[in-house]
Amino acid sequence: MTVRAGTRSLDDVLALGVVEAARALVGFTVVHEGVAGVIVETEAYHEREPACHAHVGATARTHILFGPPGTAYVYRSYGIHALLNVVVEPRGVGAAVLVRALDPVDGVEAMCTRRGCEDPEALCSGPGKLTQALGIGLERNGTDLRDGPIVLLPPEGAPPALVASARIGITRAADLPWRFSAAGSRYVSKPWPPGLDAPRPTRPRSV
DNA sequence: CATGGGATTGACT
DNA sequence: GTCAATCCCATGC
Repeated sequence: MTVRAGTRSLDDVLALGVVEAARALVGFTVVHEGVAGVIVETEAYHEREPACHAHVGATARTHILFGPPGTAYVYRSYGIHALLNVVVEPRGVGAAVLVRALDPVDGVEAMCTRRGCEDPEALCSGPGKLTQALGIGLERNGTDLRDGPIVLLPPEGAPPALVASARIGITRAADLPWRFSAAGSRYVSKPWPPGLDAPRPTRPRSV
C-alpha cells in the first residue's frame, strides 16, 4: 500500500508532539452527523505552559487531556460555548490541539440553520462558532475521534501552507507562536494572522 | 460551601 | 473601541 506523498494518517499525526500535531491537523476534515468542514486553524496547548488547562494537573475537568491521544476534549468556555480539542501526546502527558476554524464543506444548510444563516465565511470562523455549526456539545467530551460520532479524515490532497502566530484570547504564555492558520484561507478566525491579508480591501489604505 | 475566572461571541458606543 | 452573557470547575475558607 502506497500513500500519497505528503499525506499523513490520523494515527501518524497523533504520534507527533503537540506543536507538530497542531500543524499537521490543518487540512483534516471534521465530520459530525452528516455535517463537515476542513480545519483551517488550530492552536497547540501543553501542560508545561500555563495557558493549558492541563497545567494544573489531572482534575475532574482535565483528566481527559492526560488520556490516550485521539480523544475529544470538549469543554464549556465563558459559560456559553463548547470548544473542541484533539488530545495528543502519550498517556500521562496533558496536551491537546484546539480546533479554531473550519472551511464548511458539507451540510452548510444545517450549519446556517444552527447559526442563524450567516455569511459562509463566518459560519465556522472561531472555536465556539464551529462547534455550534456542527452541533458538537459537551456530551462529546471523551469520545474517540477515530470511531465517531466525531471523525477526523486526512487531507485528500497536499496539506495547505501554514502561517504561524501567537495564540488568541489567553493572558498567560501569550507569546508562544502556536496558532497555525491555512495561508490565504478566508475561513480563519479573527484577528487575521500576520502575513494573511484580508480579502478584497474595499478601499486603498491611507498613507 | 462561596467565589472568581475564563482557549468567546455578538451587540452596542 | 467596550462590554455583558452564562456555567463549569478550581480554589480557598
